[in-house]
Amino acid sequence: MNIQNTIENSVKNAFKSIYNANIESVEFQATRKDFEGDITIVVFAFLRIVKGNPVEIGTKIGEYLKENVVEISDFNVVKGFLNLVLDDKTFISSFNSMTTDANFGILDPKPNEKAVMVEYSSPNTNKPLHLGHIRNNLLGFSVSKIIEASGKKVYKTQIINDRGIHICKSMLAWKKFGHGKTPENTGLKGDKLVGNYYVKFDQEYKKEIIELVASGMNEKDAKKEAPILLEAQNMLLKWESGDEKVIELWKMMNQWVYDGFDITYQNLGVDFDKNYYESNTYLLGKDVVADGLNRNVFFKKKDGSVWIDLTNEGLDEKIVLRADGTAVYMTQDIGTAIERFKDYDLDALTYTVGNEQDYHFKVLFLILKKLGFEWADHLSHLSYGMVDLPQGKMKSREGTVVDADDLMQEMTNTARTISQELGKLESYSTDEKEKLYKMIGLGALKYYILKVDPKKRILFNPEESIDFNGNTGPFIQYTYARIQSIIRKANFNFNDKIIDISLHPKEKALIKQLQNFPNIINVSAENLSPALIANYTYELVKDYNSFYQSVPILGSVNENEKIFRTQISQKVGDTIKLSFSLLGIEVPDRM
RNA sequence: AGCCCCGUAGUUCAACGGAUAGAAUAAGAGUUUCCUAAACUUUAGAUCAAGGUUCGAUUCCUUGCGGGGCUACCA
Repeated sequence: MNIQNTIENSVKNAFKSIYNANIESVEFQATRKDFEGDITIVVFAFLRIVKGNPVEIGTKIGEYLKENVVEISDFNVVKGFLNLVLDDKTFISSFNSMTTDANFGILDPKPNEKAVMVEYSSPNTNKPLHLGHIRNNLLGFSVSKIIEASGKKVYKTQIINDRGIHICKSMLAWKKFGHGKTPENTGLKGDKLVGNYYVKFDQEYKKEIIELVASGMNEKDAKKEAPILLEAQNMLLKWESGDEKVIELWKMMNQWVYDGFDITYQNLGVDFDKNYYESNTYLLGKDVVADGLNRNVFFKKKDGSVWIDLTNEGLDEKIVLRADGTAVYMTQDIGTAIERFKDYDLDALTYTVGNEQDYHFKVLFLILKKLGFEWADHLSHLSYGMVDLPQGKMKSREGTVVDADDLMQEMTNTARTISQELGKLESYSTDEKEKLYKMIGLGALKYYILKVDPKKRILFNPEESIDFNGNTGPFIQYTYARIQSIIRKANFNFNDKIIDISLHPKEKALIKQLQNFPNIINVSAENLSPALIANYTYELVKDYNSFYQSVPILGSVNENEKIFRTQISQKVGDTIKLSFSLLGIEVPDRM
């Protein structure tokens, strides 16, 4: 039983014996730094049950606890807050039990429980990944890790949007203007090459519209009648009818993109357990829609299109099948969800998709529920804010995007520059150095994005580079490296458990932080928020740096103190490494 | 028009309904005979507005203002 439970029971007993009252629960919080104490009980909450002056009640409870709970050495009451001071021994034994578990805070997945699936990334295969995708990937990957650490089996997945008119646009532009260019003969990354033709298509399309308008057509018609667009639509028809040449081109160009994505994913450090392809799943939902139509979940309009009426739920009518019988986005998402629950023994499925699709997912979940799938209640949308530039939204077609590969490269370059100025790595080989620059650069990028509450939109100004000082990834990596340096230099056995020692306030603060780690993992898993892990790690590191600065570790005169402080350092290092691994960030031994 | 998210120091981010709203950065002042100064210490600086609920509101409710998004037979 942990201390908090012990105290809670004692508080209940206290109320029984002093006021003859039953308390259901006790509200705890960490004592604020400005007050003396380690754990605080909020007395206000009891006023509903026991009338009286909160200070008086707090004092009485405090006296009772001091008397009856050995771990409590003192208390004080401020307003309605009862601050309890815990015995050093309590902290020391708590610390000692933490150190016996190298993965303290991380739970192993329970094999007999159902798994959780997390979808993220889900790119279109007609253009390269950009900063928006980076946020998506980092969030999805990190959330997968966090859920896993909270004790669940996790499958990472994506749906690849590999078909549709947008794909045909880049295919057509390549056919018309590509002159046989390939990633091999140009040295361009495949996704970049294909993306260029997507942009090219748009330029040509716009040119044609202007020409048509000049020749007297109104703009609305021109947008529909532009020859290059008609040609692309024709290509889509051919694709759907299985035209060999079109399919061949489609396969070739998609493969270029996949090869390009693989490199980006690898650099970013994310991966997937299973890919779903829209080209395989886009027809799946249609059967379900037909079935739902029979059961009157859906209704058919005169023109043959199929809809669902969600006006009773405060939403609108939503189309689920086109008049010509082809699938829409929603149709395919219905099918894919069902497929996933067939493929795996899932308890829950989370979609990592930007908040512009909040409405779509609300509707999707509602439809699945109306179709009678019990698991529909276990679907969630990890909705995150867009990454915007100072001039507004990123638009691939207009070339106003921050490219994922370029950004990662820039971050690495900045890390290299800073590191070379500091010049601490003489003994490293060029390879080791480059690996480290990448680790630091990506650490800065990932932390910068993940520390922000997913719901909030990020405004990214390319002019102002991402920081490497202050509340940043490198700051935390640096602390880790310093700790490793201490451990390398600790040429004595520091494995013995220290029991009898009086704690420095900074040591106590660190142990308190460390104790919190398992709880933080649970809370961030529940809230699907890596930001909580990031902020926790930052707090821990702040406390450690303060400790490092104000007390000697290896230089301690007292042998027990030296051992204990080294152990604390090691544990903090382990925790940094674990929590950063949940963010997908690596930590260096030196920097 | 309706619906959804967001409004906190100059800027970027924190704060289960709890105490004197924390950090970082930029600005000012310090700390290297000592374990990595990408660090530490320190000074100044903020809850969009008005009501309401509460012992207590940045947090919940209402209204207004400001920013973004969605309301496509695009995905």
